Amino acid sequence: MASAAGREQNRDKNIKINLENKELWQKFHAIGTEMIITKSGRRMFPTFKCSLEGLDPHAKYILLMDLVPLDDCRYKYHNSEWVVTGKAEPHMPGRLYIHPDSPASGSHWMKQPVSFHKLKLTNNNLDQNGHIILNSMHKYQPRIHVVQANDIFTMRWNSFNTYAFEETHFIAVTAYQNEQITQLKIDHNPFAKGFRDNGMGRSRVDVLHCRDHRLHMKRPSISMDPSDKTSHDLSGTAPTSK
Amino acid sequence: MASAAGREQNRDKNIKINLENKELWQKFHAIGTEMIITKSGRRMFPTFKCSLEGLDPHAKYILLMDLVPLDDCRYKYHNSEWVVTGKAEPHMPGRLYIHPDSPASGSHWMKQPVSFHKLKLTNNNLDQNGHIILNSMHKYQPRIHVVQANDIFTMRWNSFNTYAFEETHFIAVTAYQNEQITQLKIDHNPFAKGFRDNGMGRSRVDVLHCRDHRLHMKRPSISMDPSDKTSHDLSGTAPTSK
DNA sequence: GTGATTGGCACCTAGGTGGAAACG
DNA sequence: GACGTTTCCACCTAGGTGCCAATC
Repeated sequence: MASAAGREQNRDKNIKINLENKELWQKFHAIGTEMIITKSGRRMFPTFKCSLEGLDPHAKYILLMDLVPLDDCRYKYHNSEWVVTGKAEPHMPGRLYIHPDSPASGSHWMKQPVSFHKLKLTNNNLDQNGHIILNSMHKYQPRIHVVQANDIFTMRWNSFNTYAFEETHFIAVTAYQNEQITQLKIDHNPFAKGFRDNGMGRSRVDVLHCRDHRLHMKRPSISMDPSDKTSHDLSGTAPTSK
Repeated sequence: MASAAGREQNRDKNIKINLENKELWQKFHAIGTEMIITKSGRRMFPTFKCSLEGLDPHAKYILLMDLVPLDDCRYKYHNSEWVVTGKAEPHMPGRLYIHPDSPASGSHWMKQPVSFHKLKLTNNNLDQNGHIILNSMHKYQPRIHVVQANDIFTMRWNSFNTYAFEETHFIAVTAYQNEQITQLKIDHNPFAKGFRDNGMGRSRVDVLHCRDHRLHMKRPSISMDPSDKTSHDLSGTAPTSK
């Protein structure tokens, strides 16, 4: 059941919302979730996924997500711990991410879990791509809004049904601070598979140790050209580690 | 302007439609366009792209595409020519491909060309993926429908505005018959770049001539294992062509 | 035997990862 | 200096190509 933040008044008492990948979120939450933000925009991991019940199957709904500051502090990772370093930077006007299926019928939203994997976070205050703008080293709480409306223009603010799951809050960073968070991301995000230690000692780190620092490993093309130096580059000795 | 098929009565005389990539379509049309159909579904190339004018910017429209049999014949490619071999197979009930932006406002559809690149063709009569089912070796004419409606359920058949561009018709095939069509696809479809002759004599065909027929060219991984046989496989002599 | 179809594959496009070094 | 940010890159996922051999 939804561990929804209590301060939101839910207009439609019939709607039930459930965080799908709660276990994964809780693994991160127990350590202190961090989300990378970049100029060009970065996805969240874990992805926010939820299932819905109690919508009117024939009515139309728009689903949105936003990120609200969790407190008024700026943080810093010091001695393996997050500590407050001062007052928060001014929060940019909070953008709304509209789920791309919107608008859709209640039956559409209920027939399978809804994923917000395409949502992207940025630290670029001038972003033109519609990504959600955050301040680095600040805490944020994701919220989902379920709004019965035929289109964006007829949405009424007083018809928002807003939910938040406490275990999804995070600190925005430009580089991971806590190594345990990095490792959880590598272990569970399929796009980071290249950084997994595969157990046979052939980890990416081993490869990097064998690289000259200026060696650019292009995929070797099939070459009959004797001047092709691809294989020579691979035989280089390991550089002295700095 | 639209060389629309004459037999469709257009309810809304204000709507103007233009085939965007007409030159490319005409290159194929001059030779005899073929489209591959597969069990899992294959995209069309060229992609059907059009620009629209004369819609009500504030009204909602649904855009659809379907493929209708061009005649009642089954064809065969014989002596570098398409010839009729008999009567057509029964046509499956024609599925409609709904453009994924639907429903959207007139201004949305008009602000940039509309692409149907995600439409897929299949020869699987039992297809469950919503792809358009065609018979191989039959001729088809793509048609686009512009329908003012708020959603799929309130669409009225008498409000369809249907257009067809003669140069987009094609023969469905399971393997290309005309070599010139294959070459045009390779030259213009970015996903087929691997088959282009890059001008330096290093074409994919050269590589294939150097392959033993059972050689599976994995991307060489960085291997310190002396038993790795990747490079040996490449030194095989050219097989006698069958 | 002939002709059409299928499945596997190398080779692409397109784009999401964290690492490392450079930058501020 | 210390620390936060940026950029580039190898390495992935995901999936669209025509070719080829096998199959029907």
